[in-house]
Amino acid sequence: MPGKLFRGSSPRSIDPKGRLMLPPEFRDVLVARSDAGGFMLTTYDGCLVAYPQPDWDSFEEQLNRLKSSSRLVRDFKRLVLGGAEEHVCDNQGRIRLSKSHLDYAGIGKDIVLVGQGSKFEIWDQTRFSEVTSQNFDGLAEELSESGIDLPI
Amino acid sequence: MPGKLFRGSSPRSIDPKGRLMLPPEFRDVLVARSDAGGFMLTTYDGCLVAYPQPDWDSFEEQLNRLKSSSRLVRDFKRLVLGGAEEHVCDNQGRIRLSKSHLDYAGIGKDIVLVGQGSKFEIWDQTRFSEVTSQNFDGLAEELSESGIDLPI
DNA sequence: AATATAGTGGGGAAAAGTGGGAAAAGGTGG
DNA sequence: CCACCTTTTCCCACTTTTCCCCACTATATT
Repeated sequence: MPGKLFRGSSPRSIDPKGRLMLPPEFRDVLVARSDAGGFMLTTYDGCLVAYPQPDWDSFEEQLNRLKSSSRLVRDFKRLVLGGAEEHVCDNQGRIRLSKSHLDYAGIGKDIVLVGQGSKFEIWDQTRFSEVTSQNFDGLAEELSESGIDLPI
Repeated sequence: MPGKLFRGSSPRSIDPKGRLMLPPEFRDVLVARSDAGGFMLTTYDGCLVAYPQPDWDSFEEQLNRLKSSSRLVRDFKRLVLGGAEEHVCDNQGRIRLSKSHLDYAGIGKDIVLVGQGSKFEIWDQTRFSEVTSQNFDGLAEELSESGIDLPI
């Protein structure tokens, strides 16, 4: 599916008028994947997750196909669908995060944009460094028991 | 099925006269789905659930088709049918929640309106953050066992 | 040095949001 | 059954925020 992918992270900050500029690399990927360059931003794992429009559409369709008979599924949809907002950059490549997004992601002023292949994420800087400073030995071990040996 | 969907959440509050303003995006979806913009609001999962008139009508029809032979079905109808109230926004896009709705949803002053595709929900802020701060890893795993791999 | 691209700042129109006055409706007590 | 009081509704006017665009500075590239 994918040609261009979101990769790498860029530290950013929110300007006095509340605007956040996306790195040009990400903007390029966005226009490559959906020609208008629009994307959806939703909430998960304490950060904001951005999907180019076409990817979001199929994701949403999957969500709507899920049977809503269990409370857990309904709550999951509340988080993901309820967190979804459409975004388009202005002429300078900036967006404005909503109050509830800032809130959910605990975003103060310093931000990291993190490429994740077909999507990217927006993190509060402090939260992100907590995530990345974890010890992953447990996982590596678990994987190696399933015969997966990562070249780390 | 339809084009415009309810998405995203907006934090709101009830004004001194007891009025709650719907976000413009939601109002747009309402008029798109039912041209008068009227909707039904009922009670479930500890929140208020809003259905555009046409969606409600077919929902209600399904409910009425249910055999009322079990107590559980009757109680369910008591909750859902008994909790249903019709609403129309005023010129500024505001509605007034009834005492029993405020009560059922445990609504104090701070509220979140949550888009859920073809419907939206009204939550007390505190209750809603409990919902969204859950850990959904169990669900993700369960889904992936049924062959559904969400792009989260 | 010149040109293109990245990044910053801000003005101003339009939309969103707030508050309140006054009419209508509904409820209560005599 | 009527008069009075309270609550609700409807609409107008004001304030605040958001959005869209333009202009400027800085950085990089050839």
